[in-house]
Amino acid sequence: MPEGPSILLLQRDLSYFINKTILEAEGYAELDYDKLVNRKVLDVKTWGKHFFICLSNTIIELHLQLFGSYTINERKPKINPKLSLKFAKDELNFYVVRVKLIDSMDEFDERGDVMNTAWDPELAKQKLKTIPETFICDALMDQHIFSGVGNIIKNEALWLAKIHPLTRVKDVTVAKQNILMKEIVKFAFEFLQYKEEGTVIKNCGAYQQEICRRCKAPILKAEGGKTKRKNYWCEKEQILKSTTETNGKSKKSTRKKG
DNA sequence: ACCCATGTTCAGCT
DNA sequence: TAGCTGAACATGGG
Repeated sequence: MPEGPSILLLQRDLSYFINKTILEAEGYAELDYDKLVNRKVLDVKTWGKHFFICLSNTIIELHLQLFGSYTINERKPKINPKLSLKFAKDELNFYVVRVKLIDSMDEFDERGDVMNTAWDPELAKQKLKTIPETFICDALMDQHIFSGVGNIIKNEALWLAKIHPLTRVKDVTVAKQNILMKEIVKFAFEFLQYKEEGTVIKNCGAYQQEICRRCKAPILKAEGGKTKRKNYWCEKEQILKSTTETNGKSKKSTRKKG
């Protein structure tokens, strides 16, 4: 479910509840449910993969993690909702989410959200300057820099910009960075459309692909970087180059065979 | 039936 | 002490 685009769809679905009043709140989340009852939904917002239901006295912050889902006016047959909100005519259920009540959204800088109109690529580039040794694949997954980017957008943006995932940030030229910034946002919004059509993977050029959509060369796949998420890259078009060959960490890596 | 996956936090170790 | 690793959460699709 949950990269930034999916959360925008969630927002769209839940905007239906704006101005409706919560009459009952329950679930197995450890929350002060009393704070939610008889409160009107003032707004629903997103920040990257985070989702917020704003009430007059508190804000419900939700994160779908990997398996999170929600239903409107229906129940999943096998699992209990972590949070269930009942309105006069409607019911909203969240499953396997992380949820907490917060007082303010101040810590969520909308300039860092790649799908927000306030998204500021220059700010992201400044942040990149502070982490020259980091692999670009890790930097893209850093929610403080590219809030909303997940493993699919990461891989596709790198493929679109023709950057090897294990390139150090310092080795990504400014020109390449600019291309990357554009591709991230462009693909994120395309993702939104594909998500609605259920064709995300089909429309990927590298992620979970066998061959490169552009040049038909093999797509390579490996866990990479600090985050150990899977990288997919084109053997021909995304060549690893570095300006320096420092870094003596030639740890032969723990390879698992199964 | 098994493996894998659009994510993140945290305990425990070096 | 900072950094890394694996576990934990717990569902669903191929």
